[in-house]
Amino acid sequence: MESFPILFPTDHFSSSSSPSSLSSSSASFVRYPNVIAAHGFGSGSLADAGAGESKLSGSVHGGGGDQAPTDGLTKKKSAKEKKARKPRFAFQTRSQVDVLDDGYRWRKYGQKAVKNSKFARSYYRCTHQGCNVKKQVQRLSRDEGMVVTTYEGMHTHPIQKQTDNFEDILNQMQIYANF
DNA sequence: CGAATTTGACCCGCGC
DNA sequence: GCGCGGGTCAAATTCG
Repeated sequence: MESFPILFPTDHFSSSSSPSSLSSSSASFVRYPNVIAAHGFGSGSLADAGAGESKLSGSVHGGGGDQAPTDGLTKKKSAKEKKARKPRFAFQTRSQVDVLDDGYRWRKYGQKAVKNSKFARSYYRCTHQGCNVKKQVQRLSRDEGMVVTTYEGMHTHPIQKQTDNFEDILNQMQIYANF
């Protein structure tokens, strides 16, 4: 049922203006008023500007997993060994599709319903080995067309897919999240 | 056939 | 101390 034949090119950010010059533009994020980026972690204060409804606050405790210690695989290290400063990015974009294709391959590993929203939040994970980047998408109950994508972690490998100019945006994102 | 996706169950941290 | 919420994983299923 989630089969959406829509292949969003890059009109997500451009709410208006930027008719075609958007392609291959090295503009920064600040250029998009509809997109808000929040970096940081621990506080968990997500920028809910605009909607101010979703309660995304709380701890980022990822201890939930590790229920199958079948092997001594390298697990439970982040948030335990050291205060792994995991950069968290929250993007609020206006699009009809939840999954914004940034060029990476994501595998959905969970879906939970939000209390303040009749929709559910989707959890994605980078399929790349060694790349434990997580991404979660949450739709605002108020605005169905509003989607909040939260990125956790950074990719350590080149993009597999070639996205029009999204690559540039991703590049900018990494720079912004640089710690 | 392989990979990706789905749903349910389980666990952890915090609140009361 | 118990309950709630949130988050993750695992197995089964489906799609390509």
